[in-house]
Parts: sequence; C-alpha cells; structure tokens
Amino acid sequence: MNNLFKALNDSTRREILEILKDKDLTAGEIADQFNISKPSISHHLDLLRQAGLVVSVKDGQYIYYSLNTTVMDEMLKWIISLQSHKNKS
Amino acid sequence: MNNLFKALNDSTRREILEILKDKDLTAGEIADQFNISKPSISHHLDLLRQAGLVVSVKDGQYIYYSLNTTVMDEMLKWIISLQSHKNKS
DNA sequence: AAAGTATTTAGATATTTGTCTAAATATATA
DNA sequence: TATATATTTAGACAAATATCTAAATACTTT
Repeated sequence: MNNLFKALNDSTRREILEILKDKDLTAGEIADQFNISKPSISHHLDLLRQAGLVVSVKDGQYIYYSLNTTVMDEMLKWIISLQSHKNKS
Repeated sequence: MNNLFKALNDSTRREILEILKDKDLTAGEIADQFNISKPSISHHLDLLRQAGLVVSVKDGQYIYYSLNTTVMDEMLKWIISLQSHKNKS
C-alpha cells in the first residue's frame, strides 16, 4: 500500500485520476490540462503507473493512459477496518 | 484532503492508527511500540492530529490519543467516485 | 521544594520529492 | 530521408520530510 498512498499524496496526481475517470487520454492531452511541464507530468504518470492506478497502452506515437481503480480495494478494506474500532470506554 | 493523504503516506503513522483501533493510548505507550525516538513519534502524532485522524486529551501528565475515523468520509467518497468510471469503449 | 516522569519544542541533517530545462527515443509525415 | 510530433530520460535544484539529540515545559511524588 506504500506506493498507493504515495501516489495519492499529491493533488496533481489526484486530478489526473479525476480527468481519466471520464475518458482515456494521451500523455500530451493530460499535460495540456496543467500548468506544469510535460516531463513533470510524465513523472507523475510514472508514479501512478507504479502504484497501478493507471495503465498505459502505446498506440503509434501516442501513449494512452487509463484509470485502474481495482488496486484501491486493499486500501479501502484497510480504511474500513479502521472505521470499525472500539467505542469510548 | 491534502493533510489526510499526507498523514496516511507513512507506514509508521498508519501503524499508529492500527494500534489505536483497539485502545486509546498515551504518547509514551505508543512510542514504546516503535524503534523510533519519542520526539519523532510525537511529531507523527502531531501530523495525525493536524489531519484530524487522532484526538488528544490531556490527563494529568499523560496525553491520551484516540482514533477518529470520521474525517475519512470525504476521502472515501472521493475514492468511490473514482471507482464508478466509464467503461472501455 | 527538589527530583522524577511524560511529552513536546528546537535545531540539525540526510533523504525524498516536485519541478525545471536539455537531450534522447520513437513514430509519423512530407 | 529529413523534419515534425509525442513522450520519456537525465541531471540539477529547491522544498518538504523523517529522523535524531538536547533542551524546555508540565505534572507528580517524595
């Protein structure tokens, strides 16, 4: 879960996930939505990929990124397990 | 949500939350469970408190920490909203 | 009041992180 | 094949972070 929490601990990366919610996009299309250089966005995409939160597929000179939410299942379970905690004594 | 993801992006802090799941504990009792200095644990507790994930109550010379999971509601909603994304076209 | 215990604050340091520009790689097109 | 486009890799740098030791604060006990 380390990589996952690390990937989510950045507002730019969280925004990337949000825009991928609607539609798969190329790296360039993603970068166009931020005031950050393309190499920086590329680096963010790499961290998201390492966490498994996005999947990349090459199509010609483009690379399409898409959201993968299944990796969050374990994290969700962890959070929910915390929520069922003891009551005040 | 920034403070929340930041607080969760550290395995020591996540472990602290796990041990507080069972029982409220003093700062010292928490520190005893880690091979990390007390000041460092104190700092971790401060970050958890800033995120609202723990609440501290002073009792004499002790400070009791307890888990507060309600602050994760917004985060959970955000994660779940990501999960209902478009299907592959 | 003095000494002991619990915890935090202050300040230092090494590591990690987010960002940039410049260069490299890969594909497409004229 | 030469040029343009899309993306990443490399290397640098400033800011943030996790940790430490030493000192300060606050409470308790003798």
